[in-house]
Parts: sequence; C-alpha cells; structure tokens
Amino acid sequence: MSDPTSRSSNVTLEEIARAAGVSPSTVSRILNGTARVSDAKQQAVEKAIAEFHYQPNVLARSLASGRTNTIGVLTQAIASPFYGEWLRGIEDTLLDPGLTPLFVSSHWSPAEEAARLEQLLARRVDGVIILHGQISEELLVRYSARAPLVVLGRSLEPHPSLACLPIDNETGARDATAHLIGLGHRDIAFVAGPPDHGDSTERFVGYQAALAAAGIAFDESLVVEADFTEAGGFRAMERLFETAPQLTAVFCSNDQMAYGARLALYRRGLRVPEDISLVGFDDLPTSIYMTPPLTTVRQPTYEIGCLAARAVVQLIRGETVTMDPVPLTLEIRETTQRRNAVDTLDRTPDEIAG
Amino acid sequence: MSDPTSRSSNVTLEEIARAAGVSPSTVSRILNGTARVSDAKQQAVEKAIAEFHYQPNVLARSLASGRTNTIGVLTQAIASPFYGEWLRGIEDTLLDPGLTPLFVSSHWSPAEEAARLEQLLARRVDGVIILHGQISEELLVRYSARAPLVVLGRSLEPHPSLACLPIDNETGARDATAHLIGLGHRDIAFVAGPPDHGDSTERFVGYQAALAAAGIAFDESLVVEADFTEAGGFRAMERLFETAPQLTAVFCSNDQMAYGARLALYRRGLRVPEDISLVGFDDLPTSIYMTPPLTTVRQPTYEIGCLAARAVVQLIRGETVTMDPVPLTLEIRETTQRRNAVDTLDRTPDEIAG
DNA sequence: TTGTAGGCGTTATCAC
DNA sequence: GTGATAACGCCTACAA
Repeated sequence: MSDPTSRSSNVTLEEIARAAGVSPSTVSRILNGTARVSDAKQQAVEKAIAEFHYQPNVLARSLASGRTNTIGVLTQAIASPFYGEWLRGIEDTLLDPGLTPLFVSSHWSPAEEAARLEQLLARRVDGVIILHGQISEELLVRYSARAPLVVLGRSLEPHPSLACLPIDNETGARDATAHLIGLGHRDIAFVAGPPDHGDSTERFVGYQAALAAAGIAFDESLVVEADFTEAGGFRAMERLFETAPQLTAVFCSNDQMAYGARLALYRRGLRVPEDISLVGFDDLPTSIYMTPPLTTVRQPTYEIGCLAARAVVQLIRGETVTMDPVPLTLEIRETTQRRNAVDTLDRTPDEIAG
Repeated sequence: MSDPTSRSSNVTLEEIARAAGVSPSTVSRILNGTARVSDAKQQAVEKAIAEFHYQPNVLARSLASGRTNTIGVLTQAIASPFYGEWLRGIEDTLLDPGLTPLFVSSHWSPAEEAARLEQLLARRVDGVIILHGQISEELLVRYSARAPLVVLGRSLEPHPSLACLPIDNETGARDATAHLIGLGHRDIAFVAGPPDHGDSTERFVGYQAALAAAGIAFDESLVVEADFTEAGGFRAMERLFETAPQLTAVFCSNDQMAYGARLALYRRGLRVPEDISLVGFDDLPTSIYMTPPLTTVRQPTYEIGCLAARAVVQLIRGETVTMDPVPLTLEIRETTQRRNAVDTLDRTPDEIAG
C-alpha cells in the first residue's frame, strides 16, 4: 500500500494522465494550481497520483519553467561555528516560500568563491545569498544581472537585484573597548584578525576610536595580529605576554580567538576576570558556556539569516530591498571586571603562580 | 573581454555549435570527452565557448543523462557544531569526483526526515548520505532501491546499495567511565541524552558495563536524562546536586551537555577537576579550549565524513562497500583527576557551599 | 474547462 | 569522426 519506493521515481506525469484518463496538461494544472479543473478529473488525478506514488521530476520542471526554487548560499566555511546560525536563519525562512537552500563553501579563497558562484549560477539558482565574500563590488553588480544577489556583512552601493546588509563592526568594537575603559582599564590589548578581512579592520578601527575618545594613547605593542581561529588567539596571547606584560584587559576581535586567549591565560595561571579582563566578538552559541561566560559583542546572526532570506525572495519578486543595518549589542557577562577590584597585591604568591 | 555576465546564462550548446560551424552533438562530445573529435573542430568549439562564456545548463544535462552529480546529505541540524566536521569531510571528499553535496536538515523529526529524503530523491540525487537518522531500517532498504544510501552512526544489515558505518559508542563510553574508575572515582554521575536516540542509549550501556566490570553497583540516583544541549546539561547538573550530592565525577554523554554541566559547577563554586571530574563525548572542536580543556571521547568525525563520501561514490559505481567501524579514542585532558588528590575534607565550608 | 503541440538544453543512439 | 533524430519529463501558449 504505502510503499514509498516501487519505482515511483520512474512514474511520469504522462502515465498519471493516462491512468486518470486525462491529458498531461490537466495533470500539470492540478499539480501547480494553474487553472480550475472539474472535480471529477481532479479526483481521478489525485487518486492516480496517490496510487502510483507519483513525484514530479524537479529537474524537468525547472528546465521547462525556468525556475528552480533554489537559493544558492555562498559561505566561507559551512562548518564554521560562526556561520552556523546564519545558515539556520536562512534555512528556516526559506522553508516557507518553498525554496531550497544550496550551501557551498569557498574556504576563504576569492578564486574559489567566484568559481562557486559560477557553479551556483550554472545550476540556475533563483537567487544567491553571499555571506561576507571578497568578490569585488563591480563583479557582484555584474553577477546580479544573472540572479538576484544578497550580500551579508558588507556595504555596497544600492543597485537593482543586489541588496546588502552591512554590519556595524566599528560601533560594536567601540562599545566593547569603551566598556573596558569604563572599568578602569588602560592597557587594553587588541587581538586583530586577518588584515585583508573587512570585519577585522573595522573592528580595529572601533578599538582605536574608543581609545582616542578616552584620551588613551594608542600603543602598538598592545596589538597583535591573528587569523580568527582559536589556535591563533592562543598564540597571540602568548606573544602579548612578551610585548605587553602590563596589559590588564584583552579585546579579541572574534570569539574563537577569545577562546584561544582564554586558554593561554589559564596556562599562565592568570584568572579571568580577576587578573585579566577578556572580551570577544560574535557571541557564538557556546560563548555563554565558557568558564566564566564570555563578555562579547552579539551579532543577531540568526535574525540576519532570516532577513537575508526574506530579501532574496523580495528581489526575486522584483521588489526593491533596503535592509537597515542590525544593531550589535554588548553582552556583558563575566570575563570583565573593574580593574582594581582585586589588586595584584592582594594575591598570594601561590595564586599568582596559579 | 572577460565579462562573466553578458547574458552567458542564455547561451546554449546549439548556439556554440552554430558559431563553430559544427553540429550540437560534436559540441556535446567535446564537453564530455565522449569521443574523439578532429583538432580543427575542437579548436573552433573551444574558441566559441570561451568567446560566448558558454556554461552548460546543469538541469538540462541532468535531465538528459539521468545523473545529477549531486549527493544528498541528510543531517539532523546543519548548524550543529557536532555535524560541522562531518559535513566538512563529506564536502572535501566529494569535490574530487566532481560531486556537489546537497545539505538538508531534518531537525530531529522523523517525519521531516522522511520528507527531506523524498525531496532529495525527487531532485534525483545520485546518492544520499544520512547522518544518524531515525528512519526504520526496512524503509531505508526500500529507499536504497531509488538511490545508493550511506548511513552514518547506525548499524544495519548489509545490503546492496546500502552501506552503514556504525560507531562504537558503547566501547567509547566504557573507556571513559573506566578512566574515571581508574582515577578512584566511585560515585560517577551519568548525564544521558534523549532516550530515543541510539547514541544516547548505547553510551548509557557502556557506562553501566564499566561500572559492572569494576564491581560498582549501579545507582539510579546518579543518572539524569537531558537532551544533548548545553542548557540541558546545565539543568541536569543542577538536579544531580540534589539527587546525588556525593558524586565526585560526571560523565556527560556529549560535549555540549558537558559544557552546560561545567557552567553549573562553576556557578556552585566547584572546581574542575579538583572537586569534580568531568568527561564529555564527541570532542567538539572547541572542547580543547574549554577551561580547563575537556577530557572527552573523540570521534574522528572529519575522517568519518570522508569515508562516507568515498562509500557513496563506490556504491554509485555499483561496487559493494563495507566500512569498518572507526575506533573512538579517549582524549585525556584536564577535567579529570585522581579522586583523593584533594579530599573534600580539605575544603572549607565556604568552598563547599560555593 | 480541456487537449494538442512545441519547447526547455542536453545526451545518446543511430546511421553515414 | 560526424551529424540527424529521438528521448529526458514537464510547462505553457494556443486552440477547441
């Protein structure tokens, strides 16, 4: 009866038509609700469909109609914890309009990114969502002629069938740094990301802006560059111990590096936040479960994913789209503390040694 | 010259044929290397292809050939940190044979799982990789008639065009528990996952087996059920404080719950591992960066993903596949410690109260 | 309302 | 080697 296999993959619309005693077009109309059909035929067709476990061939349908009901999602690394929430938002939102996301990773390579985009376009996706991405704006504009494009995490000139959602990294970083300054910290280290990465440089600017606003001189020895990974954060922290032993707070430009820095501090027997305050950026799902829970700048990634999905749908419909930049919020948790709350003098030699 | 847009999506094989002064079949042959073609025509066609920026329509190609060069990957939650590494392994390995993975999530719902599988089949994927999954074995066998199936994390009867890679959860859990017993722990709590989850129950069996082997009576009050999430682990730990305050070690049946338990311990002011030893399962990428680094059972998830991808390819070729279960290894890090290293008697009432 | 016929862009089977 | 020709399975005017 309910055998979901039975060669059902080979059942075609034509066979259904024959079994129901109608024409193929009638079956098609019923399938797509394109036009009214008499009740009798409707019943007959539905019966045949159920009986044969008929399933329309998506390929043929797309080829004929020109629409694939598919949205390409170009991410840097699909398995990254950072992108996970974005993808979830996109996936959830796309479900309703009956669209299927097609996830691909470009592994931070601009060349691969373009190749992947071409690939998606060759698959005739109805639209594309790009998370970050390093493709030049000029190229993006041109690609947008082939399919509506939504770019997340970048700021682009408005253009038909090309929408973007910039993320205010600078303000987020400024807030985080100001928070540390407000707690009395002066020697605040900054662990930067890759210099060719927009998020990274913007956050660096925010850090500097906060220092300047507070009248704190920028000290280059407090800045160290890493690669947005945990291991990179660990190494960065170790280097900081040498270049700037006086530091009392560390601002890592993403959570993953903060995790690495946290471990480096633990290895040195330094307590967080009693000895050193630590701040991250992104608010990864696990950051709230770090020991202690990490103070960080929260990006509403899930919501951003939803926004992006809605935007492509609108672009596909031919509507113009403008997305307001989403607000980043500083999540003050337990890795930051007033500088002099526990002075180093209060600690026993044992504690200092860890 | 190198304008990648220029309506290239509308350029068809036929136009290339016309421009090169050959028949469509010849162009097709050159594209697929199906047969030898004279050098002259070869050149002409390649020139036309470059000139027009021609890209074959994947849809039409698939419809005509019957192959989509696409592998469906059915996961419970694409954004889960747990599945990330598996997906990465699959993606990397599929790249070489020119296959594109199609990731879909079923959100732990058996009904949605079947629906997603049907959807993938409707897309005419050449094969499917299922991560865990709750679809009955009987159904899987039937589905495997439509496309080769590889099921990860489950043990199934051998069948043509259906391969599985079981994971020895029981041994892994036994090793972890034995490790704690070897450290002198007797009151070892177990935080279980969902009871309808294979991994969960198998790990529970391993826990009990280790206790039995050591002659330790099983104590139900030391077991609490959770849902494989961080929040669930946190709550489970809180319940354990009430049902079994005597515990000196906690074995969480996955890392995410261990994260939650870790936070609960921190909240109570209990030190890890000095006061309580903690063990997880899975070895998520961030587990090594917990404070302190989490002792856990490592699954070689990336490698498993690679294996699975290779297996589908073999199944598609019609080869028979048998995958040996991969070994799980206990990663002894810093959340476990000999029980009496610091006796509870050494602690001040303050410390005990947290 | 319903059916017919042509087309979507390739591949594959034939002859030549 | 190369070129017609018929699928592949569905959609969509157009006609009835």
